[in-house]
Amino acid sequence: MDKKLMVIDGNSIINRSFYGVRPLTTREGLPTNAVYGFVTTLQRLLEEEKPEALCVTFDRREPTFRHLEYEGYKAQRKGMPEELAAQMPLLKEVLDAMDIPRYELAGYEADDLIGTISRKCEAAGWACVAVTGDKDSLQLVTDHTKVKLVSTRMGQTTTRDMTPESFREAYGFDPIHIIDLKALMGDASDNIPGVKGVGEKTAMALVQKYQSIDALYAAMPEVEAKPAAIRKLAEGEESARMSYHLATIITDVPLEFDPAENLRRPVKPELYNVFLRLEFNKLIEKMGLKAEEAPLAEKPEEREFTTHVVRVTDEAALEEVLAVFRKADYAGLLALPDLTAVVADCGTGPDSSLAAEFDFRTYQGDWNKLLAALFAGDIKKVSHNVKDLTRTLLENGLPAEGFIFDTALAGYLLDATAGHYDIDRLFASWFHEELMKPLYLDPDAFAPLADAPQVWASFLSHMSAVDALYEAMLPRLKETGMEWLYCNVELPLCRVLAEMELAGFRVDAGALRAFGGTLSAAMETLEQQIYSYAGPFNINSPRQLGEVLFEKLGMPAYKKTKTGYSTSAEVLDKLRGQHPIVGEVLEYRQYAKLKSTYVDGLLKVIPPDGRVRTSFQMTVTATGRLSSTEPNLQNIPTRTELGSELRRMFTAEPGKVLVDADYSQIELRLLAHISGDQAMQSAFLSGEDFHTVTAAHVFGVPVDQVTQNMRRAAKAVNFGIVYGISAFSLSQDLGVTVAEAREYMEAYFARFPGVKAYMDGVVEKARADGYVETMFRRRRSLPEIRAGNFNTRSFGERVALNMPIQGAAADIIKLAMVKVFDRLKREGLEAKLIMQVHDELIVECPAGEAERVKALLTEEMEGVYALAVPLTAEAHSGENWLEAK
DNA sequence: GTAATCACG
DNA sequence: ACGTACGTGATTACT
Repeated sequence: MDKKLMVIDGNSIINRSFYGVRPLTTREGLPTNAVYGFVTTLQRLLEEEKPEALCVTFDRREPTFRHLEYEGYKAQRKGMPEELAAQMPLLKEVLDAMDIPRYELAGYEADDLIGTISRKCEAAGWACVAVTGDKDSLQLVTDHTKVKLVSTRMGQTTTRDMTPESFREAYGFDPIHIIDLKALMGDASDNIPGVKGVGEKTAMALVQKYQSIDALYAAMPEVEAKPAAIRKLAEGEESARMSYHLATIITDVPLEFDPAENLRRPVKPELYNVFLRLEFNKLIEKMGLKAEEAPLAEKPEEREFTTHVVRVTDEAALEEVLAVFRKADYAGLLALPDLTAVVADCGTGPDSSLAAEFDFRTYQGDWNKLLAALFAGDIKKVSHNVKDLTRTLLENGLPAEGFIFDTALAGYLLDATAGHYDIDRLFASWFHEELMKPLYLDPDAFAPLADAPQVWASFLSHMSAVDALYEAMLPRLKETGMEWLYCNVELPLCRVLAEMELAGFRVDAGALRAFGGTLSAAMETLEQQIYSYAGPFNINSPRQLGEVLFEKLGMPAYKKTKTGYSTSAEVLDKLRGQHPIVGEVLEYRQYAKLKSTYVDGLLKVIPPDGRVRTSFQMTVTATGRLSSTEPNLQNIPTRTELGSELRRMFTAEPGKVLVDADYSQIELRLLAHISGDQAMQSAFLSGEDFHTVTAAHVFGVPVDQVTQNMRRAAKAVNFGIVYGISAFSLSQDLGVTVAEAREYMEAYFARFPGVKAYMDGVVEKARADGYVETMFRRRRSLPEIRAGNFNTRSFGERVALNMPIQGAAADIIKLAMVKVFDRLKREGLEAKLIMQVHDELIVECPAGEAERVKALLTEEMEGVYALAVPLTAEAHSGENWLEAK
């Protein structure tokens, strides 16, 4: 077997990656998706081909000989988008760090270099694999050179190997004659004219018959083709010959090339730093890259800085370090989740600091007293994940005061779409340096025999990382205008949420079990009924269900998914009339969902005290909302009667009641406020039902003549506006034609011109800034809005329209939560905030407090921020969630 | 681990 | 012409 060299068309592959990979940027907004796609593609190719040698070619920007000879050449091609152009130097840097040779030559295109390289390989007795997305290169295919054609469809990259055999099979002639094909049919993308009037079909037939244009023209005029085609061929001979020349890849470029000099080499250590800068953390892990071990002496600005580390083992030592921490501007602090070990540090001078280690196992004094002192308000603490720490402290009856900063929370505000906010990832992303592994989080790390210095070292290093992040993040919060939100909303909310989680929500396990029994019985009956039509199968498997419905029973499949038929409720609903099985499956599905997710799911998490405790996630959503997990209490059914029965099982303690207060149409009110649209604002001020007033405006009738259908349409448009509307989706939602949907939208915009202006303005601003923000300046970065891909860009535009509204609603209710929490405490009420569901708050209180709490909730929620329209909240009380709503 | 489905705002 | 609502989490099936 010959040795093999793989040559990659750099421009072609990075182009495909750019359009095929979702937009990725570093935390600072540097686009990286194309480079990322290139590297992953490269890895796959190497895996597939295992070549002995490897190189990459690039186009140079200077005009090539083809431009000089023919000025129309590639005139159609637009310059590359800025986001892609910015990634070219990054890719070259990556290739250099991977020690992969790259070739570019002024005046020649990547194709020509590949052609030349393939021929030189052949001459040296090597096999060659050319990787490109450009079909022109197929002319290079020989017994020793194969072309790997890369294509990207729906984000999936597929490759197709073209050898002389597979080429002949696909085209019916030899690879070299692809030039003749191009000469006849031309190529719009390269602006090769070809023969006017001859298209793909005619050209294919001619080349299959005559192989070359020489042979074709030699046979003229007795050519087997329609008379019109023969005339066009005769007229176009000159153009065909020129096109042939343009389409021919040069295989003798003046390039020194020896395949043996392109043997694969190990990556250079720099690759780690390059990837770190590009935030390719997954790749670093996958490729097992490690930080360079630079000699200490060479480290720049190595300042004398001394950290005095003490292990605090008795009360005297504790008092000493506490005194230092109390005087400091702030103390960095990290605690284990079970509070059995803590580290804290603070500056003690310009070049010195004190770091203290506290270990439950070796501390001689009262451990709880130590914790109480550390978490008292007189030590200003900077930590990571304050809400969780607060919950743990309160769980143990300890104070949780004096938290002035949370690096996880700040990391989230500064980049809400990053997804992960672990200390090590934040540190890598902010400082491009790797941190020690968090050995201290290993459950056995602090077992008596495992008190390894390395464990403490990692603990301390993460603590100083928190300090460094704090120093870097605080100024960024100020610059971005998010300091207010951070200090008045997010940080205080940690305490509120910790107490809510701790309080929990009482769930009636007995009633839940009984409900589950009813569901099981109903499911069994339905199951038998369903099997009677189709025989037994797993109804829960969309695949098996699809087979039964669409194959066995022959129903029409309206919609497909990536893997087969869609059996979603939306599809099944359309099939209802066709067969009784459809309705039964839908009913079964409803029961199965209620049983597995809610009945069984909740029973699993009810502790002996009967109170379910959710976790609120503060750093998950891109818009600023909270989310709820383990269990998710923000998606307890309400829309169907059967489902809402579950809410009956969420109860107050005996003698207490639930007070439920929710904002009425907060998102639309925010739209009216933010857009400043006068008509929309007066619609809210009129006191009439908002959707009805909207309908009256849009359809031009008095309010009392609005029909149910008109109201329904208006409501759908209102919702659509908030989500970033399109006529298509609106038509789907309403079941009308796209044209009708468009008319509704036009009428809407004509009546609410301020809304239209706002929508245009927010998209334009987002494009200019690369991010969107709420009126409270919560920010979401939005690289998608500058994407070249239509779908991606459209998504960005919809997000630009939605986030400032959904996000502002989130800001408002969060602020209300802080105010409600403080006021309940201040007024000495026993009432406790226990739940938030985006526009709804639930308080549990003694029955006697109910009226006061209702008034308090309404007042705080409505008065939290003055909008141009009233912000209204309604409160109800009851023994359980269903009654209180 | 991903895809499909469906629960919520 | 492109293919569509925005934001979440849990369960199940299946690779």
